[in-house]
Amino acid sequence: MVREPLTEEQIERGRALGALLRQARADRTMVDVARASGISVETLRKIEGGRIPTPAFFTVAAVAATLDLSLDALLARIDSADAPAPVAATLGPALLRPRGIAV
Amino acid sequence: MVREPLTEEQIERGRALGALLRQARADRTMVDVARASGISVETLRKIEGGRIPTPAFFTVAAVAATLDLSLDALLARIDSADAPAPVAATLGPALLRPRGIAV
DNA sequence: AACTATACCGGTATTACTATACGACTCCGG
DNA sequence: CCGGAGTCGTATAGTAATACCGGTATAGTT
Repeated sequence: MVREPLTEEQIERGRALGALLRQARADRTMVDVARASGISVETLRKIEGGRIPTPAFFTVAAVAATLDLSLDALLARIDSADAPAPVAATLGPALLRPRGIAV
Repeated sequence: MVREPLTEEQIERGRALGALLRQARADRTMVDVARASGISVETLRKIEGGRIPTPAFFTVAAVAATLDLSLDALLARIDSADAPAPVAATLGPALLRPRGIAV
């Protein structure tokens, strides 16, 4: 097999991501959010419904930006089970992960 | 056409993302980072080289976590061409807390 | 009631792309 | 010489993103 099918864990992770985006959309329409994010309504609907377990990075980023969400906060919520804070890196301070994560 | 080919902009965006990840890896080996991120070396190399313009969300997230990077900061740097960081955003929080634990 | 418009859901179909493995090649430090 | 790291090309199963069709439900209109 060249590429392994997604594990149940990854699928569940996708469902969690979709649920968070759905919740953040609140009472805005799918059409509105999809247009503002530059993606099709079909794609947004599939992501929210968890039918796309591992969407593209910039797709998620666009939706998150439209909904005013932090990607770091989204991730923290998704794997809130095990998320040990790693040691800081040696790059610029701007690229370091924020310590206090809040949505 | 069912799905439009990627635009030159999207490709350039992918190159920018890869360059940032490459820079953040510094002197760590690809093998090390790839293993720590749970992806193959081939994939990491392609992402760093910008040959995967729109990688999966969780793939980028895993690498960023390994390198101790903030996804929000990554995005901000990628779109820094036409979206410079707002003054208010960089001024307020920066005064309140040290951005990272510099090593 | 019947018609219209909007929004959400489900399935199907199709192209573009990701993630991976394999092999060969270069470079560099022991 | 040899082993590890990185590069490059080829190949392929699996997935993402999109469009289209129909169906349901709700709300406004005539």
